[in-house]
Amino acid sequence: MQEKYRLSNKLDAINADDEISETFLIDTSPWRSRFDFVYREIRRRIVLLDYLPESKLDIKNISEEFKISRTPIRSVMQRLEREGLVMTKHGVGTIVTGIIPSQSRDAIQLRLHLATLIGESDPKPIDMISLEGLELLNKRTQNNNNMSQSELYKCYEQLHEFKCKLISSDLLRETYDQMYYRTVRVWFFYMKQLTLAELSESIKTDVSQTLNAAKRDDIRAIGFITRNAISAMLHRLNLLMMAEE
Amino acid sequence: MQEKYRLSNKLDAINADDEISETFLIDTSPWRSRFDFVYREIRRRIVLLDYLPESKLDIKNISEEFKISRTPIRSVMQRLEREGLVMTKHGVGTIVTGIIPSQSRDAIQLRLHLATLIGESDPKPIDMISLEGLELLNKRTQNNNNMSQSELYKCYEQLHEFKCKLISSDLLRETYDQMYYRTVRVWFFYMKQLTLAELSESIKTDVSQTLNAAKRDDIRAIGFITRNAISAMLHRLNLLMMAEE
DNA sequence: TAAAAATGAGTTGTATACATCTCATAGGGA
DNA sequence: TCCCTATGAGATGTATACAACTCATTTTTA
Repeated sequence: MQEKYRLSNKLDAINADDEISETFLIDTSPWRSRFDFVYREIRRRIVLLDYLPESKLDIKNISEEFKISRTPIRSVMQRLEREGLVMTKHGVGTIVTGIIPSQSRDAIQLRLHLATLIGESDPKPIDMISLEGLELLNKRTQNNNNMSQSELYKCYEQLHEFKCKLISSDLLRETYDQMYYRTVRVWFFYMKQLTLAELSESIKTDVSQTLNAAKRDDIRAIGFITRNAISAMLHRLNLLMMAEE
Repeated sequence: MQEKYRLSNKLDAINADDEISETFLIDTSPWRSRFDFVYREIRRRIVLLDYLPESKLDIKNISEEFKISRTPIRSVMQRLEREGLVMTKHGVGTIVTGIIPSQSRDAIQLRLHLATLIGESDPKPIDMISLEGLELLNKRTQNNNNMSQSELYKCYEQLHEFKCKLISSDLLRETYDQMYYRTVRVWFFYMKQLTLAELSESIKTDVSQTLNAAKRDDIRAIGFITRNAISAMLHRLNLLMMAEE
């Protein structure tokens, strides 16, 4: 019982100061919450390159860390495998997928296309709370000239989640969301080769443009802003990837 | 041991006369094959409404049928849940998702958008074998004026798989494929209210137009043909769904 | 009599032992 | 010395018992 409570508390603590984590939850049973917590945490580590591409995951170690058995961890891994973030081979191990230029391009391009659909077909109205959040985000990015990688990640994720809220179709939102996590990982992977300033500049522009469009309630514009930002990112990555190939 | 062999044989038999089943397989380990076989079979039953929407699945029964334990069946169910075909509730059961007009529309619309991307970005060339297969399919649909539901399903699936082969991006292909199975289920659900002749007419047109475009190697055209076919389908379903709401 | 509580059947989620597979390494034979 | 084989560590996949949960039915109590 001891372990359960510890996990529970950890989970509550996370949910409390991170309101967004509830966004996609439909079933609020403890099982689902626990799954979701572990899933998000491992995904975060993969995306932020705490778990490096091509590296092997120590499942036993992870089970012990979360104080649960291998079974629920397996569920998480199977989902991550479907989403292209890990690969499992019988008798060998669970490995973080490598970053392959052609696949990365495909993911970015699909995300690009999906972004243009953000404002289509009955977008949700922008509520005041979200808008205030976006304004805060804008101030945060404008003032902060030397953002660390994890700060950048948080800002970018917050912006992403704001945009997700505008999508009325659950299906489109989920698909778009998946593409986000696939591509943002690639972004971070090549980030070291780009200047941090350059990246933080592009996110600043994205945030401020989005805020302006949001203020005039032009959600279609947000789709195109996003599309253009992704396109610019793709262009820069193409240069880097071509140099590597 | 006896059970294992029986399953293996069944699996081999299926793979042998259904060449398409290998299309998306990357890992060819027996584990993966078995998973894939069970997954496809259950998906087929859901899509063909052998398992009715809102009905409860008897997991115990299914495990016994496939002669494997609940564990691998659970894996399959978790994937089907991610794909929106089933829902599981702790302590209650595993239920085939109901067909909800708004969600169905979303899925069809997303599939519609993805279809236009079929011919984009470096489509695969059409090989002779596939083209011959398409010609056979064309003859089959043209001559057969009274297709049964399962025949229609097979034809439509074959057409879909032909189109999938043209998509070079694995990611786009998989995403598009998922939308196919989501939407084709809806199609079959409302099919009883449409005349069978009307449906078989629309698939005939789709096949013959696709064949023509394929012959002149115009893959972009195939994307638009598909888009238009889906659009027509959406329109008809909209009428039916509106009448129901 | 009615409402509340308890009980039990049935289902999903978890823990764990075991089966199966891969790969590296050590040992033996030519 | 080289190559082939066998063996064992270590990983994933599976079977199964058990925990946790839901809901309907029954029992108890006011």
